[in-house]
Amino acid sequence: MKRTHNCGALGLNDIGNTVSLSGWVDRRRDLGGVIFVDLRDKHGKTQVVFNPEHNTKVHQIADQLRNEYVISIKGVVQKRPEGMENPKLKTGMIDVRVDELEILNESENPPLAINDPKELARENDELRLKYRYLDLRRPWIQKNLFLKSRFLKEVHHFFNKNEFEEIETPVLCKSTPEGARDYLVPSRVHPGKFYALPQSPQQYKQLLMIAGVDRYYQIAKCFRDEDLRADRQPEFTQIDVEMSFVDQNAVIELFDSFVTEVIGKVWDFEPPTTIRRMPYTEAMLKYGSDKPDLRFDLEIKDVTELAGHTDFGVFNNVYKSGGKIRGLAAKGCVDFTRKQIDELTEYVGRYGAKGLVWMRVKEGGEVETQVAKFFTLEQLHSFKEALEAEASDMMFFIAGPEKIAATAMGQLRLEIARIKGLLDPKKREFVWITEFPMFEYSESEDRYVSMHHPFTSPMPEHLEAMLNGDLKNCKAEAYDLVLNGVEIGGGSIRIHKPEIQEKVFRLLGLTAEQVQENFGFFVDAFKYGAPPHGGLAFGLDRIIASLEGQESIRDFIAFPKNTSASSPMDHSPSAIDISQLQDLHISINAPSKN
RNA sequence: GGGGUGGUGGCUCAAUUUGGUUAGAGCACCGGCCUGUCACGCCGGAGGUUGCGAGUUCAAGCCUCGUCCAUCCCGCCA
Repeated sequence: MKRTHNCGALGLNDIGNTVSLSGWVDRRRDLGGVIFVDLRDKHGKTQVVFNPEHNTKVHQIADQLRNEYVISIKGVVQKRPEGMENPKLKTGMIDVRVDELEILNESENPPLAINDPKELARENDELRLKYRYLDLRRPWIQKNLFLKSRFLKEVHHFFNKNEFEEIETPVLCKSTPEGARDYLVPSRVHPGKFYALPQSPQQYKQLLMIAGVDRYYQIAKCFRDEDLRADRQPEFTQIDVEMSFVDQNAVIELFDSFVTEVIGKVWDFEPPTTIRRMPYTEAMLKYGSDKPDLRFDLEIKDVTELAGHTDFGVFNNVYKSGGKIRGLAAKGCVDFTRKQIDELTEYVGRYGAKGLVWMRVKEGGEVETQVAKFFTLEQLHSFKEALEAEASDMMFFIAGPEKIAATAMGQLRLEIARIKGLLDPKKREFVWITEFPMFEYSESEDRYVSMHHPFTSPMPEHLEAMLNGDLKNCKAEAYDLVLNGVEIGGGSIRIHKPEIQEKVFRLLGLTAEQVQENFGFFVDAFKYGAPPHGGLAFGLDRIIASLEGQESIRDFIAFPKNTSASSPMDHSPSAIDISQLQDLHISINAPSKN
């Protein structure tokens, strides 16, 4: 029985036609006589009808049908009787009176309720991942995967149009010490040696620029062996891009048009033709984050000078030790209960804040706070002015080292927005964050490390200072694209002068020998005429999840791993045969469990 | 590595302030009835080592300790 239509296709125009459909039994409704079956495939559902008066034999076979049986039917499209239409179904004006039925395959009672009528029905993640092939039958999750497919088609179209070449880079690479932990692949041919899976194709794409490719892109799988989150998988996909003879402005402008032409098209909305840009310092000050959510205001203010010169010990101690005091006026939050404030205090504590100072702005404008005795009326009033707080607002303050004061306040800002329902899922606020610090100090390694990566170019105006060893204030020509508080992409202009690259390695504490050993081929390549170049990479899964208003990227990946980087379905990773290990010259020295 | 939450029939959950008969419900499943339903309806049935292991107690799904797993977060993720 060859199918003539899919399960989402039939309508009033097909009435009277003989058709053949194939699909899964979504649900069977047996009324004793007539049996209705909702037949489901990728495209939708169609109701098919088995009437004993019309065809006794077929009706008897239909009696055996159960959820998730795979069947083919042949029958005649008929208009549903008056009042029996189902407006919830695209095909709800018609149904198919079945003349022939073939059961292609039976199904055991499925462990997941694939036909659960609740939108976005989901069991716990472990079960869903174990039976992922069933989970993926659900229309809502198929929608996610097909959306990604459609998006990628537009992505390819965009890069083709703009004269980019799609070039593959190796998955078996050289391990390098900078950055995330590598996934390693042992070499059979070279005992004791390992490949690394790429954290990104960074060095290869730069080498392609040196090779004269001019414009490169790739839908690239990347691997990082770090602890996972809802928005982090051990393997993930980047839209990886690199361009020659460009400056930062050229890259950003091209990807402004990428947002307009590709993202705006697939998601059917009109992004601004020019996406706003915000320096890193401003983002950290006003929003306490390098990926600010700009769907709402709640701007953070610096009150270090004001608060530092009060008699309040918490404030002036922080002030004396060089910390910062940041404040925020939570609009309309004057009625937060003590319990809510305690919860918020605990919440900011996760981000290192030692405490949370609050002040209520009452109806008449007077300020009410538990710590009133430490301040003069004038000081309380000036806090109100500084935060632009009005009656019915709650003022919050966090004091501490700059990074903690900023990020804890940034998180508080987000949490208040969640409580007040300010995170409009329909809004899409893009922003480029620019002028990132070139270096940041790593406590664990007791040295400066690259904030982006070691190939990032300093801003031209900071080059001189950097060469003189001023790492703290050196800014990089790096940029991140942020959407609704999610970093969806990032990149930089790269260093193309070998002597500057050498110097950066040196500033990062790498010796000439270490550079030679780890990056020798890369550094060498720059000696033979490297063009100025730069690029960026988008996190494919994050873009889509974010545009769909989801925080977890798992529902956008066909076969994701769980939080311990394993797959309940195929049980990877798994132990392997001893002979395989012997081939690889590896012996296991694992800590014993249980 | 650390913290929060959770683990009870196939699934989603409940189990009385503070431990007390035979651990319940909905969905799914099986049987019966039902000829226009669409989350069909009605009647009946089966299905449980309450993650695992100790402990406290006359008595533990509930309290304590340990452990495993899941999930969210911090660290980490150039």
